[in-house]
Amino acid sequence: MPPTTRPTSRDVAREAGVSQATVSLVLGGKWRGRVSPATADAVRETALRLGYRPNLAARSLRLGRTRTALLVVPALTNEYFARVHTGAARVAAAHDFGVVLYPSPEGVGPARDPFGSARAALDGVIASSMAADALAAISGETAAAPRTAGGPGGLPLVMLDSDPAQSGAAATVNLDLASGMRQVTGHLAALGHRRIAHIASAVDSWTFRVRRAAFDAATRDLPGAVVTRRTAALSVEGGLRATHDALTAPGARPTALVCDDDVLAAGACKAARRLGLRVPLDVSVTGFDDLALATAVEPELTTVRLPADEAGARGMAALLAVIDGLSPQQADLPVELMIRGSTGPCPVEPR
Amino acid sequence: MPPTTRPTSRDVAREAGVSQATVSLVLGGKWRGRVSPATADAVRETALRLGYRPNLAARSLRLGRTRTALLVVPALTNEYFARVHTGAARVAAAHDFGVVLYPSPEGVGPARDPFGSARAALDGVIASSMAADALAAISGETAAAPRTAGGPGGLPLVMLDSDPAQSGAAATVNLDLASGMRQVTGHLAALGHRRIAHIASAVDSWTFRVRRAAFDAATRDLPGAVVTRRTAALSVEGGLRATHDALTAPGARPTALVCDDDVLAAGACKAARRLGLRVPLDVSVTGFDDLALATAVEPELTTVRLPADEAGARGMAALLAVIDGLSPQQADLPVELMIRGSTGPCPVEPR
DNA sequence: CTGTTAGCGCGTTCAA
DNA sequence: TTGAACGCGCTAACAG
Repeated sequence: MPPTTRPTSRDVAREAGVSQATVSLVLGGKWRGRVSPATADAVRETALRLGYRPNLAARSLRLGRTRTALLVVPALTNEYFARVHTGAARVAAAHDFGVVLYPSPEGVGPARDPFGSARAALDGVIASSMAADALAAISGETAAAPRTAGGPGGLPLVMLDSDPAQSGAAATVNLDLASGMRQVTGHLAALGHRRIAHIASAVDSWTFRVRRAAFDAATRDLPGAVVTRRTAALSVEGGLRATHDALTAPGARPTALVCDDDVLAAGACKAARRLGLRVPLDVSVTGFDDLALATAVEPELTTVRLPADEAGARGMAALLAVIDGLSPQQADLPVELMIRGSTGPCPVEPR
Repeated sequence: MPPTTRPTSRDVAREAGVSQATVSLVLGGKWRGRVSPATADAVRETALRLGYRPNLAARSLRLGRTRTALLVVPALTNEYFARVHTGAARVAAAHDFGVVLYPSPEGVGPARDPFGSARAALDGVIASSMAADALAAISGETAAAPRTAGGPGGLPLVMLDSDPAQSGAAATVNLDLASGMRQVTGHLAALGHRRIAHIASAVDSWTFRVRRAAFDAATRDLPGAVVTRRTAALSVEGGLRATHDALTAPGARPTALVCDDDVLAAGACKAARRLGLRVPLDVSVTGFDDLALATAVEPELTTVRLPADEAGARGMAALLAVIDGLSPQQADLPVELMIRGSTGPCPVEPR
């Protein structure tokens, strides 16, 4: 019995009494008409018996491709990105690709270098919802190098939920966030709300800038609208504080709170309740994303469902297309307003 | 200018006017007294200028090691595992290791084979809180192969939050879940609760079996305790249904609900409130894990804080030790009861 | 139909 | 102090 070393294709060849090339052909599945069925069966049987598994490093080196994509996300604690990963992994698996996840450093995260840290040879990169500075760090990672192709390290790059005008991306997959924000404000307007506060994420990324712009545009067209805005750290606590400020500011109190995120909305509900306000009787609250959190809290949040899974899948499909030299189709993914219990008619005498 | 191909160490050598070996020595950092400082500087400058980055596939092939570990988790949508990853990645980065995440198929997840899907050559595996069957699927992945070392594919395996008696693991890192459950029941007992329902996870994994056993042991020693149990799918909805059943079952209604998980606890609170019961005035609820959800809901959940980050860190440290041929230290990580608003004194006339 | 050969890019050994 | 040569395991091309 050979010691702890794993069997190589050479071992299989020797054991089966054939050449290495034959083993490669058989296990590679392209032996039709090149190797006799009997030999092929013998090779497969031997490989199985020996527990042979190809050395991926050697294969990658020989092929020059790894069939591996890197998915860069700002944070893993957010369920949204977990769903993006799920979708991307599903499409990747269907094309015999792998996905390696790289949670971009938030605070004292992993090393700064995705390509050193995500210790894998990569065929392409997908980046989702990256903050401006984090994105710059990734794009600039090989700034000294001649930027041959679009992405970092000369790799094909697909951006998700990011500025389409961003340089370097071979493709961009976006959600129709503006539509989502319009649906939110439309819903609130139909309920009679006019004094609306926007609890905005303090994160400086494209996705939140779009939400802000869409909110502004939608409320601008709303006659009699009185709009305020507070920015908040992207957490329950952050949402709570910003909302407290918004609700206790001098002047007429808002009757509706439009939050950039379900997490902020959860904080908003807490703040409202601590001020003795009932949701949605005294104040309506909306979220964004439709995380599990949205239905975990009470009342359940009216929010915008983002097809995270689909975005990940589209992103991976686009990346695969780019790798194959094709130009991927581009279209914004539709979003859907989920009307639940956290919104209601504007109170008649709110003050 | 050479076309789109990335520069190799040979290119750097040629450009700097030295040999490949010199480049390797310099960039490998072990040139002290072997290469002149001037040459070393020239090599580094050239490498930077050309944007040279070593081919990881070639390096892995040559070295036989990849400095990469696989982290297998049951699901990414749970913040707990995100934190495990964070901790593991932090320790890994400090040792120049990478971490590749493999979310084990839940439902229609990625491919069944972690080693095909996580397309990377691996030095070791960490598996966290795996359900019995999922673990078997992974362990059996190379069942036909001679099981040389402990883990799958003959790789060093460290188990997190899993049965220490599990065969195949070179080390196990666990949380003191039993203590956590004792603290929960002790807390409720001190508040006067005697009729206690256990809302248990339906997932068949060691971590939940431990919680169940600890709950049973703790309540067994509680004089006058009346204990019931409902199992629930691991979701808000699942917790809601199981709790509804527990609260509407014939006989005296429980005054306290001990949930296996914060998500279940959130569902429990919803169920209680829908039955017109106030939390914690009419019924107390406890969670487990201390996810962000615990403080997002209202009232905030009394729960057991699990040091997920620390568990991941310890797991990675243990794996690195095993890889280095050392035997890692083993000790259960302490957990902490976080007393918040979802628990209160037992109502005096509960019926 | 099968076997032989060559080389992917790297790190290491040996010789100069 | 440096360069030349070798081989890790695999697959694509060619030779038999």
